[in-house]
Amino acid sequence: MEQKKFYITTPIYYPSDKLHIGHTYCTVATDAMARYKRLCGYDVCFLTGTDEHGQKIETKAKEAGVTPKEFVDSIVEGPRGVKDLWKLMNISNDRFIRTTDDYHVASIQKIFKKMYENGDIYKGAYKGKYCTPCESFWTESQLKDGCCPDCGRPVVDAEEEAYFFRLSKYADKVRDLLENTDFLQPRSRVNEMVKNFIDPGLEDLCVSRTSFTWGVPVDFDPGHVVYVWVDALFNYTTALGFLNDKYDDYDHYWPADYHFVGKEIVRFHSIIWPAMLMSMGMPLPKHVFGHGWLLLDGGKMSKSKGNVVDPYILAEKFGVDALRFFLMRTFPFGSDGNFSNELLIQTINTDLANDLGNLLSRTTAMVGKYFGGQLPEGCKSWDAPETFDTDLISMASALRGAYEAQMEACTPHNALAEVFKVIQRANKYIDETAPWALAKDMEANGKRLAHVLYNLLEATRICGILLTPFMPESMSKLFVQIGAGADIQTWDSVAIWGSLSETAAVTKGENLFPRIDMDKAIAELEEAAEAARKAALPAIEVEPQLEEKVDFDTFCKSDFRAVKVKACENVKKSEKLLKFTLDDGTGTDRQILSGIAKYYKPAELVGKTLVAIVNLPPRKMMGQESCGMLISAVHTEKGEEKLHLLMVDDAIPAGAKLC
RNA sequence: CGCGGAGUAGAGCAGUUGGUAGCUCGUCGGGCUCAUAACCCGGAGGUCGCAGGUUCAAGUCCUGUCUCCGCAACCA
Repeated sequence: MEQKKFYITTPIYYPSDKLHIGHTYCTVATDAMARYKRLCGYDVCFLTGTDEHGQKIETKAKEAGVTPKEFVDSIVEGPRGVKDLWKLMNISNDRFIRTTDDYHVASIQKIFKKMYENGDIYKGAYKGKYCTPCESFWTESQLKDGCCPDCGRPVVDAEEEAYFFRLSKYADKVRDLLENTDFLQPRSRVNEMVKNFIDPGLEDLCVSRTSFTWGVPVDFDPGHVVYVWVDALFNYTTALGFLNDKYDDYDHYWPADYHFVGKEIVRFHSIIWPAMLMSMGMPLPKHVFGHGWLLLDGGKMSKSKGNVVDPYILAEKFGVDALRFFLMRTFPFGSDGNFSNELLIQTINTDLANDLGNLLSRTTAMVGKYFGGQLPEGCKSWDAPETFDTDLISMASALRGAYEAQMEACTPHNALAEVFKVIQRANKYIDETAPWALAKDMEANGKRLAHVLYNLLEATRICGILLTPFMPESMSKLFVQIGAGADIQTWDSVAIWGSLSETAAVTKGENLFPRIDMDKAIAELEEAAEAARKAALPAIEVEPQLEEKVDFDTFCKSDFRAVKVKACENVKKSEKLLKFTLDDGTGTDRQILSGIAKYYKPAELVGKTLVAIVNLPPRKMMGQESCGMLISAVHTEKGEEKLHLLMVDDAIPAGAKLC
């Protein structure tokens, strides 16, 4: 019998910046689904990648002084880049596509040409508002107060030659697809799409640009590059080898079973994507699932708010599996969820440490303590089961069905809830059976005790298998501890109570999920966030130059002099001030206080030749008089102000005037 | 203006096709000691934003209304 196939994708992410917890959420969800399907025995292809073209990347690269390719290379392949992140998160993708890959570019050109040749792409005029200095087009709605949103200058009506896709032609078919099939999930997104975009009437889509060059060139019309969504969406097929020789799986895996996407790009996947596939005469993907967003403090995560959550920090601190689990367990997959570190830690402590980790810990400890790590033969069966025995066994036996129903409905959070019901039931079972009481008379109760512990191991095994898609690393450690080999970690074995060998070798290992000290962890995270914020600040900042002019006479009134440091000391009770005794050439010592104690030690300044303005009115600081001001160069480094005293050639005599 | 989402115990959230309102944390009390000061049981605490309507029965459907959030063309 031929193996059933399952093709699932994440969006291809836009590498204009480092990825954050939101991207991680989507990819982890896809990974969990892919692993689940593999567990079920499907022939799975799991694709992720990066969407590397477009104006924004072109601009960013320019700012960074590198080529666009170099720019995306560093974010995709570089340290702590996209690929590193998925490696860290234990993502099991079979392929990784970059839209700058040669085979993809060549395929896109063929696809574009094909749609052009069948008449669904035609040449027309793109009308819009044009900002001449910025050389960019804007739509009416993008304008800010009727002016260019970038530079604020007025725009003019203009049009440029462009290619259009006959999206309008497919409006009815797409509407039918959305309204009368389960193509788009969850169902609530259908209304949104239809009411917002199809009801008002679908306009043809502009699918080429001439305002930038970082894209797939239209090969039959130089100067035009393919619109990014045409380029991006077809990745799902080019990565299988559609119109290229790189791969040969298009016929095998296409159409996709699921595209998992964030809700903001549902429109592209549920309207434009099917329309283009229809145009190409290709089969449509079976489902698009638009998941929700992770919100922070009820609002969107964004760089401008400075509140993006770094998955690296969380994974390194709490463990990859704990983070993966938290994301999938806590938030209903289709809707938005409020992310917080407190919630993360609480979930880890409650579910993973207290319930699952502790269950494993107490079970394996008892098998070790009472039976030396191996239960006796015959422990599987028991003649007179109590209600709680059958209760636990029937719950665990029925778990696969409940879990499968939830996974198939794309509600992984509920699937996990089902598993944890059994884990909680198992913990309760320990109370009900009180193994420690049985252990007091091994002769009388040893057999019963062995049976109880066997039941616990079995329940743990079943839960462990079903948790594998979410926490692969941790569960393989769990299997080692309960002595479950590969043959009884299978999907089939989940449904068969009693698969575990009666005499399996049980070992109490390290705690799988250590409890986390909430207060301590939160404090550390805040510290790390602070450090990250600082690191993100510009390396060097200097004050902008003054616009206002100063006339020459006013300037000349400032009396700058070279001065020599005769003595220098800290001012008592002051963190900032240093007291200078200076030779200003007059023969009388001059005293100046300067707020630079953070940057210099008094001793290193003695003998230096500095610059001071000497005709400022004297001023008292910390009870001491300061006659003038020493001149420093000031700049900001990583958000921190830095001062450097102006030191000049020691050959300059004290009192020399600067002009 | 338009469209979408949300308003449920002190906090954070679940509630699929309408049928006795649940979970986590916190709180109060009890049990247990195998275990990661974890586990188990019980109590207190909710007029499910507000007002109407349909129904034997509504958090769940319909109408109106208030408040908050998001989207409006490349931020998962």
